Amino acid sequence: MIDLVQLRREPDVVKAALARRGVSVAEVEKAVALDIEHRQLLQEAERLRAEVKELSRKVGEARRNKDGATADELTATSRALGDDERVASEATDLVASRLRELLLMMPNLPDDRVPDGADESDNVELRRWWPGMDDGAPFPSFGDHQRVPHWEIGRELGILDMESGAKLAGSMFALYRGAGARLLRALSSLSLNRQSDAYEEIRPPSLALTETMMSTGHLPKSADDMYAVERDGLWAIPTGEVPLTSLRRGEILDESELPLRLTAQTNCFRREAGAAGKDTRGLLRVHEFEKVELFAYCTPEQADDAHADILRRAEELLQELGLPYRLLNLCTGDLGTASAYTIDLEVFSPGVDRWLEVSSVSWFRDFQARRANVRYRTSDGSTALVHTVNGSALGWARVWAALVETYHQEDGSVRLPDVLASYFGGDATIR
RNA sequence: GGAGGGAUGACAGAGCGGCCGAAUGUACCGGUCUUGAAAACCGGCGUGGGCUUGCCCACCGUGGGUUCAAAUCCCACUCCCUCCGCCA
Repeated sequence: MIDLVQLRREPDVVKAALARRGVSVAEVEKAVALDIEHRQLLQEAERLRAEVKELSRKVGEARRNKDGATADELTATSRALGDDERVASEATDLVASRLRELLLMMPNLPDDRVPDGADESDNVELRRWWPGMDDGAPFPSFGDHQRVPHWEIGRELGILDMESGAKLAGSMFALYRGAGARLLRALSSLSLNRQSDAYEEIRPPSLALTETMMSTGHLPKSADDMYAVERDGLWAIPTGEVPLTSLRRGEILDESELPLRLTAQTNCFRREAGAAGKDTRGLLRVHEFEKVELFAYCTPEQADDAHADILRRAEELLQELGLPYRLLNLCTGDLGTASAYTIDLEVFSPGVDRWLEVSSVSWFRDFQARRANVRYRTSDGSTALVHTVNGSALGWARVWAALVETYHQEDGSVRLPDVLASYFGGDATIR
Protein backbone atom coordinates (compact mmCIF):
# COMPACT_ATOMS: atom_id res chain seq x y z
CA MET A 1 0.00 0.00 0.00
CA ILE A 2 1.28 3.44 -0.82
CA ASP A 3 1.89 5.96 1.94
CA LEU A 4 -1.19 8.05 2.71
CA VAL A 5 0.91 10.70 4.43
CA GLN A 6 3.04 11.08 1.31
CA LEU A 7 -0.11 11.27 -0.77
CA ARG A 8 -1.27 14.17 1.38
CA ARG A 9 2.07 15.96 1.45
CA GLU A 10 3.12 15.62 -2.16
CA PRO A 11 0.14 14.50 -4.25
CA ASP A 12 1.82 15.62 -7.46
CA VAL A 13 4.79 13.33 -6.91
CA VAL A 14 2.48 10.38 -6.35
CA LYS A 15 0.35 11.26 -9.36
CA ALA A 16 3.39 11.50 -11.62
CA ALA A 17 4.90 8.26 -10.35
CA LEU A 18 1.68 6.29 -10.64
CA ALA A 19 0.93 7.78 -14.05
CA ARG A 20 4.07 6.01 -15.26
CA ARG A 21 2.34 2.77 -14.30
CA GLY A 22 -0.94 3.64 -15.96
CA VAL A 23 -2.88 4.81 -12.92
CA SER A 24 -5.00 7.79 -13.92
CA VAL A 25 -4.61 11.12 -12.21
CA ALA A 26 -8.35 11.05 -11.52
CA GLU A 27 -7.90 7.86 -9.53
CA VAL A 28 -5.27 9.43 -7.31
CA GLU A 29 -7.30 12.58 -6.87
CA LYS A 30 -10.23 10.46 -5.80
CA ALA A 31 -8.09 9.00 -3.04
CA VAL A 32 -7.01 12.47 -1.93
CA ALA A 33 -10.63 13.61 -1.81
CA LEU A 34 -11.72 10.54 0.15
CA ASP A 35 -8.91 11.12 2.63
CA ILE A 36 -10.02 14.70 3.24
CA GLU A 37 -13.63 13.63 3.58
CA HIS A 38 -12.66 10.85 5.95
CA ARG A 39 -10.76 13.14 8.26
CA GLN A 40 -13.63 15.62 8.40
CA LEU A 41 -16.09 12.88 9.27
CA LEU A 42 -13.68 11.40 11.77
CA GLN A 43 -13.36 14.66 13.65
CA GLU A 44 -17.11 14.97 13.99
CA ALA A 45 -17.54 11.36 15.08
CA GLU A 46 -14.76 11.63 17.64
CA ARG A 47 -16.12 14.89 18.99
CA LEU A 48 -19.50 13.22 19.58
CA ARG A 49 -17.88 10.17 21.13
CA ALA A 50 -15.88 12.34 23.52
CA GLU A 51 -19.09 14.02 24.62
CA VAL A 52 -20.85 10.71 25.20
CA LYS A 53 -17.93 9.52 27.28
CA GLU A 54 -17.93 12.71 29.30
CA LEU A 55 -21.67 12.41 29.97
CA SER A 56 -21.31 8.75 30.93
CA ARG A 57 -18.68 9.73 33.43
CA LYS A 58 -21.12 12.24 34.94
CA VAL A 59 -23.90 9.66 35.06
CA GLY A 60 -21.66 7.43 37.10
CA GLU A 61 -20.83 10.32 39.39
CA ALA A 62 -24.49 11.25 39.89
CA ARG A 63 -25.41 7.63 40.64
CA ARG A 64 -22.69 7.46 43.27
CA ASN A 65 -24.09 10.64 44.82
CA LYS A 66 -27.58 9.10 44.81
CA ASP A 67 -28.73 11.91 42.54
CA GLY A 68 -31.16 9.87 40.44
CA ALA A 69 -32.87 12.83 38.78
CA THR A 70 -29.65 14.24 37.37
CA ALA A 71 -28.52 10.78 36.30
CA ASP A 72 -31.74 10.14 34.38
CA GLU A 73 -31.51 13.50 32.67
CA LEU A 74 -27.89 12.97 31.65
CA THR A 75 -28.68 9.46 30.47
CA ALA A 76 -31.37 10.77 28.14
CA THR A 77 -29.05 13.40 26.70
CA SER A 78 -26.30 10.89 26.25
CA ARG A 79 -28.59 8.39 24.57
CA ALA A 80 -29.58 11.01 21.98
CA LEU A 81 -25.96 11.95 21.39
CA GLY A 82 -25.11 8.30 21.08
CA ASP A 83 -27.51 7.96 18.18
CA ASP A 84 -25.81 10.86 16.42
CA GLU A 85 -22.45 9.31 17.16
CA ARG A 86 -23.47 6.01 15.62
CA VAL A 87 -24.60 7.71 12.43
CA ALA A 88 -21.39 9.74 12.23
CA SER A 89 -19.23 6.68 12.85
CA GLU A 90 -20.95 4.64 10.20
CA ALA A 91 -20.46 7.42 7.67
CA THR A 92 -16.80 7.62 8.68
CA ASP A 93 -16.27 3.88 8.37
CA LEU A 94 -17.90 3.79 4.99
CA VAL A 95 -15.55 6.42 3.60
CA ALA A 96 -12.59 4.76 5.29
CA SER A 97 -13.32 1.42 3.67
CA ARG A 98 -13.84 3.04 0.26
CA LEU A 99 -10.47 4.74 0.63
CA ARG A 100 -8.84 1.52 1.74
CA GLU A 101 -10.25 -0.41 -1.20
CA LEU A 102 -8.93 2.21 -3.56
CA LEU A 103 -5.48 2.21 -1.98
CA LEU A 104 -5.29 -1.59 -1.97
CA MET A 105 -5.74 -1.61 -5.72
CA MET A 106 -2.99 0.93 -6.32
CA PRO A 107 0.46 -0.32 -7.31
CA ASN A 108 3.71 0.78 -5.73
CA LEU A 109 5.57 3.88 -6.89
CA PRO A 110 8.29 2.84 -9.36
CA ASP A 111 11.88 3.69 -8.50
CA ASP A 112 13.82 6.17 -10.65
CA ARG A 113 15.87 3.30 -12.03
CA VAL A 114 12.78 1.70 -13.58
CA PRO A 115 12.56 2.41 -17.34
CA ASP A 116 9.27 3.48 -18.89
CA GLY A 117 7.60 0.90 -21.05
CA ALA A 118 4.34 -0.74 -22.04
CA ASP A 119 5.11 -4.42 -21.61
CA GLU A 120 7.87 -7.00 -21.38
CA SER A 121 9.27 -6.02 -24.76
CA ASP A 122 10.37 -2.72 -23.21
CA ASN A 123 12.41 -4.30 -20.43
CA VAL A 124 16.04 -3.22 -20.59
CA GLU A 125 18.73 -5.86 -20.85
CA LEU A 126 21.57 -4.98 -18.48
CA ARG A 127 24.10 -7.69 -19.25
CA ARG A 128 24.67 -11.33 -20.10
CA TRP A 129 26.76 -14.07 -18.63
CA TRP A 130 28.00 -17.30 -20.16
CA PRO A 131 30.68 -19.83 -19.29
CA GLY A 132 34.16 -18.66 -20.19
CA MET A 133 33.19 -15.09 -20.97
CA ASP A 134 35.84 -13.74 -18.60
CA ASP A 135 38.46 -15.52 -20.70
CA GLY A 136 37.13 -14.00 -23.89
CA ALA A 137 34.95 -16.87 -25.03
CA PRO A 138 32.02 -15.85 -27.24
CA PHE A 139 28.38 -16.55 -26.37
CA PRO A 140 28.02 -20.30 -26.89
CA SER A 141 26.86 -21.62 -30.23
CA PHE A 142 24.78 -24.64 -29.42
CA GLY A 143 25.06 -27.86 -31.35
CA ASP A 144 22.16 -29.69 -32.96
CA HIS A 145 22.01 -32.13 -30.07
CA GLN A 146 21.36 -29.15 -27.77
CA ARG A 147 18.63 -27.83 -29.99
CA VAL A 148 16.21 -30.48 -28.79
CA PRO A 149 13.37 -29.23 -26.55
CA HIS A 150 13.39 -30.59 -23.00
CA TRP A 151 10.01 -32.27 -23.35
CA GLU A 152 11.44 -34.49 -26.06
CA ILE A 153 14.59 -35.26 -24.11
CA GLY A 154 12.49 -35.81 -21.01
CA ARG A 155 10.26 -38.33 -22.74
CA GLU A 156 13.17 -40.07 -24.40
CA LEU A 157 15.00 -40.56 -21.10
CA GLY A 158 11.84 -41.18 -19.09
CA ILE A 159 12.52 -38.34 -16.67
CA LEU A 160 9.65 -35.98 -17.51
CA ASP A 161 6.10 -37.18 -18.09
CA MET A 162 3.76 -34.33 -18.94
CA GLU A 163 1.05 -36.76 -20.06
CA SER A 164 0.86 -38.30 -16.61
CA GLY A 165 0.87 -34.87 -15.03
CA ALA A 166 -2.14 -33.98 -17.15
CA LYS A 167 -3.81 -37.28 -16.29
CA LEU A 168 -3.52 -36.53 -12.58
CA ALA A 169 -4.16 -32.81 -12.41
CA GLY A 170 -4.87 -31.52 -15.90
CA SER A 171 -2.71 -29.81 -18.46
CA MET A 172 0.26 -27.71 -17.41
CA PHE A 173 1.03 -29.91 -14.42
CA ALA A 174 4.37 -31.66 -14.60
CA LEU A 175 5.38 -35.08 -13.37
CA TYR A 176 9.06 -35.85 -13.01
CA ARG A 177 10.36 -39.36 -12.64
CA GLY A 178 13.54 -41.17 -11.78
CA ALA A 179 16.62 -39.08 -12.37
CA GLY A 180 14.36 -36.19 -13.37
CA ALA A 181 12.75 -36.16 -9.94
CA ARG A 182 16.15 -36.56 -8.32
CA LEU A 183 17.49 -33.62 -10.29
CA LEU A 184 14.70 -31.42 -9.01
CA ARG A 185 15.47 -32.45 -5.46
CA ALA A 186 19.17 -31.86 -6.03
CA LEU A 187 18.61 -28.32 -7.25
CA SER A 188 16.66 -27.28 -4.16
CA SER A 189 19.22 -28.90 -1.90
CA LEU A 190 22.09 -27.24 -3.70
CA SER A 191 20.49 -23.82 -3.36
CA LEU A 192 19.49 -24.21 0.28
CA ASN A 193 23.00 -25.37 1.12
CA ARG A 194 24.45 -22.31 -0.58
CA GLN A 195 22.22 -19.91 1.41
CA SER A 196 22.74 -21.43 4.84
CA ASP A 197 25.55 -19.03 5.75
CA ALA A 198 23.22 -16.02 5.96
CA TYR A 199 19.61 -17.11 5.50
CA GLU A 200 17.50 -19.05 7.98
CA GLU A 201 15.77 -21.96 6.31
CA ILE A 202 11.99 -21.98 6.69
CA ARG A 203 9.41 -24.58 5.74
CA PRO A 204 6.14 -22.69 5.60
CA PRO A 205 2.63 -23.99 4.91
CA SER A 206 1.66 -24.15 1.25
CA LEU A 207 -1.73 -22.60 1.94
CA ALA A 208 -2.29 -19.10 3.24
CA LEU A 209 -5.07 -16.99 4.74
CA THR A 210 -6.58 -14.15 2.72
CA GLU A 211 -4.88 -11.72 5.08
CA THR A 212 -1.53 -13.30 4.34
CA MET A 213 -2.12 -12.97 0.60
CA MET A 214 -3.14 -9.34 1.07
CA SER A 215 0.12 -8.44 2.76
CA THR A 216 2.28 -9.12 -0.26
CA GLY A 217 -0.17 -7.47 -2.64
CA HIS A 218 -1.31 -10.68 -4.36
CA LEU A 219 -4.82 -9.97 -3.20
CA PRO A 220 -7.18 -8.38 -3.93
CA LYS A 221 -5.76 -7.50 -7.33
CA SER A 222 -4.57 -10.84 -8.67
CA ALA A 223 -7.24 -13.17 -7.29
CA ASP A 224 -7.80 -14.75 -10.71
CA ASP A 225 -4.22 -15.98 -10.84
CA MET A 226 -4.46 -17.79 -7.50
CA TYR A 227 -5.81 -21.20 -6.61
CA ALA A 228 -8.47 -20.81 -3.93
CA VAL A 229 -9.55 -23.40 -1.39
CA GLU A 230 -12.89 -21.72 -0.92
CA ARG A 231 -14.39 -24.03 1.64
CA ASP A 232 -11.66 -23.18 4.13
CA GLY A 233 -10.98 -19.61 3.05
CA LEU A 234 -7.43 -20.46 2.04
CA TRP A 235 -5.26 -19.83 -1.01
CA ALA A 236 -2.44 -21.86 -2.51
CA ILE A 237 0.71 -19.76 -2.31
CA PRO A 238 2.06 -18.54 -5.68
CA THR A 239 5.53 -18.04 -4.16
CA GLY A 240 7.44 -18.43 -0.91
CA GLU A 241 7.39 -14.65 -0.71
CA VAL A 242 3.82 -14.86 0.60
CA PRO A 243 4.46 -16.75 3.85
CA LEU A 244 7.90 -15.23 4.40
CA THR A 245 6.63 -11.66 4.18
CA SER A 246 3.87 -12.43 6.69
CA LEU A 247 6.06 -14.41 9.07
CA ARG A 248 6.53 -11.37 11.31
CA ARG A 249 3.27 -9.67 10.40
CA GLY A 250 2.08 -7.13 12.96
CA GLU A 251 5.36 -7.25 14.86
CA ILE A 252 7.89 -4.64 15.83
CA LEU A 253 11.39 -5.95 15.17
CA ASP A 254 14.47 -4.77 16.94
CA GLU A 255 16.81 -2.88 14.64
CA SER A 256 19.62 -5.20 15.71
CA GLU A 257 17.75 -8.11 14.07
CA LEU A 258 17.96 -6.46 10.67
CA PRO A 259 18.59 -7.42 8.01
CA LEU A 260 16.57 -10.52 8.85
CA ARG A 261 17.21 -12.99 6.04
CA LEU A 262 15.05 -16.01 5.35
CA THR A 263 14.97 -18.69 2.70
CA ALA A 264 12.33 -21.26 1.87
CA GLN A 265 11.78 -23.99 -0.62
CA THR A 266 8.12 -24.15 -1.56
CA ASN A 267 5.85 -25.38 -4.27
CA CYS A 268 4.34 -22.45 -6.11
CA PHE A 269 0.85 -22.56 -7.55
CA ARG A 270 -0.29 -20.34 -10.39
CA ARG A 271 -3.48 -20.56 -12.38
CA GLU A 272 -1.89 -18.72 -15.31
CA ALA A 273 -5.35 -17.54 -16.29
CA GLY A 274 -5.49 -16.56 -19.94
CA ALA A 275 -2.18 -18.20 -20.75
CA ALA A 276 -3.63 -21.44 -22.06
CA GLY A 277 -2.07 -22.59 -25.29
CA LYS A 278 0.62 -19.94 -25.48
CA ASP A 279 4.23 -20.78 -24.71
CA THR A 280 3.04 -23.59 -22.53
CA ARG A 281 4.79 -26.61 -23.93
CA GLY A 282 6.69 -28.77 -21.51
CA LEU A 283 7.92 -26.85 -18.50
CA LEU A 284 7.79 -23.40 -20.06
CA ARG A 285 4.72 -22.49 -18.02
CA VAL A 286 3.27 -24.84 -15.40
CA HIS A 287 0.63 -24.50 -12.70
CA GLU A 288 2.89 -25.85 -9.99
CA PHE A 289 6.63 -25.61 -9.64
CA GLU A 290 9.30 -25.74 -6.98
CA LYS A 291 11.25 -22.71 -6.05
CA VAL A 292 13.75 -21.57 -3.46
CA GLU A 293 13.03 -18.05 -2.30
CA LEU A 294 15.40 -15.59 -0.66
CA PHE A 295 13.89 -12.88 1.47
CA ALA A 296 14.92 -10.08 3.82
CA TYR A 297 13.31 -7.60 6.17
CA CYS A 298 15.67 -4.65 6.37
CA THR A 299 16.02 -0.94 7.06
CA PRO A 300 15.72 1.48 4.13
CA GLU A 301 19.49 1.95 4.28
CA GLN A 302 20.11 -1.80 4.00
CA ALA A 303 17.73 -2.36 1.09
CA ASP A 304 20.24 -1.86 -1.74
CA ASP A 305 22.72 -4.31 -0.23
CA ALA A 306 20.03 -6.84 0.58
CA HIS A 307 18.76 -6.67 -3.00
CA ALA A 308 22.27 -7.00 -4.40
CA ASP A 309 22.98 -9.98 -2.17
CA ILE A 310 19.95 -11.90 -3.40
CA LEU A 311 20.77 -11.08 -7.00
CA ARG A 312 24.37 -12.20 -6.52
CA ARG A 313 23.32 -15.50 -4.98
CA ALA A 314 20.87 -16.21 -7.79
CA GLU A 315 23.56 -15.43 -10.36
CA GLU A 316 26.11 -17.60 -8.62
CA LEU A 317 23.81 -20.58 -8.80
CA LEU A 318 23.34 -20.14 -12.53
CA GLN A 319 27.09 -19.75 -12.93
CA GLU A 320 27.73 -22.89 -10.92
CA LEU A 321 25.29 -24.69 -13.16
CA GLY A 322 27.03 -23.23 -16.20
CA LEU A 323 23.85 -21.86 -17.72
CA PRO A 324 24.02 -18.69 -19.84
CA TYR A 325 21.67 -16.00 -18.59
CA ARG A 326 20.82 -12.34 -18.89
CA LEU A 327 19.64 -9.62 -16.53
CA LEU A 328 16.65 -7.45 -17.32
CA ASN A 329 15.62 -4.22 -15.66
CA LEU A 330 11.83 -4.50 -15.69
CA CYS A 331 9.99 -1.55 -17.20
CA THR A 332 6.97 0.15 -15.65
CA GLY A 333 4.61 -1.95 -17.75
CA ASP A 334 6.03 -5.28 -16.58
CA LEU A 335 6.70 -4.47 -12.93
CA GLY A 336 4.74 -6.43 -10.32
CA THR A 337 2.07 -4.52 -8.40
CA ALA A 338 3.96 -4.35 -5.12
CA SER A 339 7.43 -3.82 -6.53
CA ALA A 340 9.35 -0.57 -6.82
CA TYR A 341 12.27 -2.08 -8.71
CA THR A 342 12.80 -5.54 -10.16
CA ILE A 343 15.67 -7.29 -11.89
CA ASP A 344 14.72 -10.46 -13.73
CA LEU A 345 17.12 -13.28 -14.49
CA GLU A 346 16.46 -15.20 -17.66
CA VAL A 347 18.23 -18.40 -18.49
CA PHE A 348 18.81 -19.40 -22.10
CA SER A 349 16.99 -22.47 -23.33
CA PRO A 350 18.79 -23.73 -26.47
CA GLY A 351 16.19 -26.40 -27.18
CA VAL A 352 13.33 -23.91 -27.33
CA ASP A 353 15.60 -21.05 -28.44
CA ARG A 354 14.18 -18.67 -25.89
CA TRP A 355 15.12 -16.82 -22.72
CA LEU A 356 13.21 -18.15 -19.71
CA GLU A 357 12.54 -16.18 -16.54
CA VAL A 358 13.89 -18.08 -13.54
CA SER A 359 14.15 -15.31 -10.95
CA SER A 360 12.69 -11.92 -10.11
CA VAL A 361 14.66 -9.95 -7.56
CA SER A 362 12.52 -7.15 -6.20
CA TRP A 363 12.62 -4.27 -3.77
CA PHE A 364 9.22 -3.35 -2.38
CA ARG A 365 10.24 -0.32 -0.33
CA ASP A 366 7.69 -0.21 2.56
CA PHE A 367 4.72 -1.16 0.37
CA GLN A 368 4.35 -4.69 1.69
CA ALA A 369 5.47 -3.78 5.19
CA ARG A 370 2.66 -1.26 5.42
CA ARG A 371 0.11 -3.88 4.42
CA ALA A 372 1.64 -6.48 6.72
CA ASN A 373 2.36 -3.91 9.44
CA VAL A 374 5.95 -5.01 10.02
CA ARG A 375 7.97 -2.32 11.76
CA TYR A 376 11.27 -1.98 13.56
CA ARG A 377 12.42 -0.03 16.59
CA THR A 378 15.03 2.53 15.61
CA SER A 379 17.97 3.47 17.81
CA ASP A 380 16.17 6.63 18.96
CA GLY A 381 13.23 4.56 20.21
CA SER A 382 10.71 5.39 17.51
CA THR A 383 9.20 2.90 15.07
CA ALA A 384 9.42 2.76 11.30
CA LEU A 385 8.21 0.40 8.62
CA VAL A 386 10.77 -2.12 7.40
CA HIS A 387 11.64 -2.57 3.76
CA THR A 388 11.19 -5.96 2.12
CA VAL A 389 13.24 -7.48 -0.68
CA ASN A 390 13.04 -10.90 -2.19
CA GLY A 391 14.03 -12.99 -5.16
CA SER A 392 14.06 -16.55 -6.36
CA ALA A 393 17.16 -18.68 -6.28
CA LEU A 394 15.73 -20.18 -8.32
CA GLY A 395 12.49 -21.33 -9.99
CA TRP A 396 13.45 -24.88 -10.85
CA ALA A 397 11.08 -26.01 -13.59
CA ARG A 398 12.67 -23.79 -16.19
CA VAL A 399 16.17 -24.32 -14.84
CA TRP A 400 15.51 -28.04 -15.16
CA ALA A 401 14.52 -27.51 -18.78
CA ALA A 402 17.58 -25.41 -19.61
CA LEU A 403 19.91 -27.87 -17.88
CA VAL A 404 18.56 -30.88 -19.72
CA GLU A 405 18.83 -29.13 -23.07
CA THR A 406 22.20 -27.49 -22.49
CA TYR A 407 23.83 -30.69 -21.28
CA HIS A 408 22.19 -32.99 -23.79
CA GLN A 409 24.94 -35.09 -25.38
CA GLU A 410 25.20 -36.34 -28.93
CA ASP A 411 24.59 -39.87 -27.69
CA GLY A 412 21.26 -38.80 -26.21
CA SER A 413 22.37 -38.80 -22.57
CA VAL A 414 22.41 -35.76 -20.32
CA ARG A 415 25.69 -35.08 -18.55
CA LEU A 416 24.88 -32.68 -15.74
CA PRO A 417 27.50 -30.28 -14.32
CA ASP A 418 29.84 -31.65 -11.66
CA VAL A 419 28.36 -29.48 -8.94
CA LEU A 420 25.37 -31.83 -9.00
CA ALA A 421 27.40 -35.04 -9.04
CA SER A 422 27.28 -35.57 -5.28
CA TYR A 423 23.50 -35.70 -5.48
CA PHE A 424 23.73 -38.49 -8.04
CA GLY A 425 26.17 -40.73 -6.26
CA GLY A 426 29.14 -39.29 -8.07
CA ASP A 427 28.00 -39.61 -11.67
CA ALA A 428 25.52 -37.02 -12.83
CA THR A 429 24.90 -38.54 -16.22
CA ILE A 430 21.33 -39.41 -17.09
CA ARG A 431 20.97 -42.10 -19.75
C1' G B 1 -15.24 -34.56 15.15
C1' G B 2 -16.77 -34.54 20.91
C1' A B 3 -15.95 -32.52 26.26
C1' G B 4 -13.59 -28.95 29.34
C1' G B 5 -10.06 -24.75 30.34
C1' G B 6 -7.73 -20.41 28.49
C1' A B 7 -6.35 -15.72 25.34
C1' U B 8 -4.77 -8.66 29.07
C1' G B 9 1.42 -4.38 27.68
C1' A B 10 8.53 -7.17 25.85
C1' C B 11 7.46 -11.35 29.50
C1' A B 12 4.76 -13.01 33.93
C1' G B 13 0.26 -11.78 35.98
C1' A B 14 -4.18 -8.78 38.63
C1' G B 15 -8.56 -6.60 37.03
C1' C B 16 -17.07 -5.94 41.99
C1' G B 17 -20.29 -2.74 34.22
C1' G B 18 -18.60 3.52 35.87
C1' C B 19 -11.38 8.37 37.22
C1' C B 20 -9.03 1.03 33.99
C1' G B 21 -5.11 2.32 28.68
C1' A B 22 -5.19 -0.98 32.52
C1' A B 23 -2.46 -2.93 39.55
C1' U B 24 1.95 -5.60 40.66
C1' G B 25 6.52 -8.16 39.49
C1' U B 26 10.44 -8.99 35.88
C1' A B 27 13.03 -7.04 31.79
C1' C B 28 14.58 -2.41 29.63
C1' C B 29 16.23 3.05 29.78
C1' G B 30 17.98 7.32 32.88
C1' G B 31 19.70 8.93 37.74
C1' U B 32 21.70 8.47 43.06
C1' C B 33 25.26 5.50 45.60
C1' U B 34 30.21 2.89 44.09
C1' U B 35 37.26 2.93 42.12
C1' G B 36 34.08 -0.16 38.71
C1' A B 37 30.10 -3.64 38.74
C1' A B 38 26.18 -5.92 41.50
C1' A B 39 22.56 -4.82 45.18
C1' A B 40 19.49 -0.93 47.04
C1' C B 41 16.79 3.52 46.18
C1' C B 42 14.43 7.41 42.77
C1' G B 43 12.30 8.37 37.99
C1' G B 44 10.78 6.73 33.10
C1' C B 45 8.85 2.86 30.13
C1' G B 46 2.60 0.12 24.76
C1' U B 47 0.83 1.06 19.53
C1' G B 48 -1.78 3.79 16.09
C1' G B 49 -4.94 8.02 14.46
C1' G B 50 -7.07 13.29 14.37
C1' C B 51 -6.62 18.38 15.00
C1' U B 52 -6.84 24.29 17.25
C1' U B 53 0.33 20.68 20.13
C1' G B 54 -2.59 20.59 24.07
C1' C B 55 -6.06 17.94 24.07
C1' C B 56 -9.18 14.25 21.91
C1' C B 57 -10.16 9.21 19.77
C1' A B 58 -9.16 3.91 19.05
C1' C B 59 -6.88 -0.67 20.61
C1' C B 60 -7.21 -5.87 26.70
C1' G B 61 -7.49 -12.84 20.51
C1' U B 62 -11.21 -11.45 16.08
C1' G B 63 -16.17 -9.87 14.66
C1' G B 64 -21.03 -8.64 16.24
C1' G B 65 -24.58 -7.36 20.30
C1' U B 66 -26.60 -5.28 25.20
C1' U B 67 -25.85 -0.41 27.92
C1' C B 68 -25.87 6.50 29.23
C1' A B 69 -21.15 3.66 29.99
C1' A B 70 -17.79 -2.85 28.25
C1' A B 71 -11.08 -5.57 29.43
C1' U B 72 -15.43 -6.70 32.59
C1' C B 73 -22.19 -9.03 30.39
C1' C B 74 -24.28 -11.90 25.78
C1' C B 75 -23.48 -14.41 20.78
C1' A B 76 -20.33 -16.29 16.90
C1' C B 77 -15.53 -17.33 15.21
C1' U B 78 -10.09 -18.11 15.56
C1' C B 79 -5.96 -19.84 18.13
C1' C B 80 -3.60 -22.35 22.43
C1' C B 81 -3.78 -26.23 26.48
C1' U B 82 -5.97 -31.03 28.64
C1' C B 83 -8.89 -35.47 27.65
C1' C B 84 -11.63 -38.77 24.01
C1' G B 85 -12.21 -40.27 18.82
C1' C B 86 -9.88 -40.50 13.96
C1' C B 87 -5.38 -40.47 11.27
C1' A B 88 -0.01 -39.62 7.58
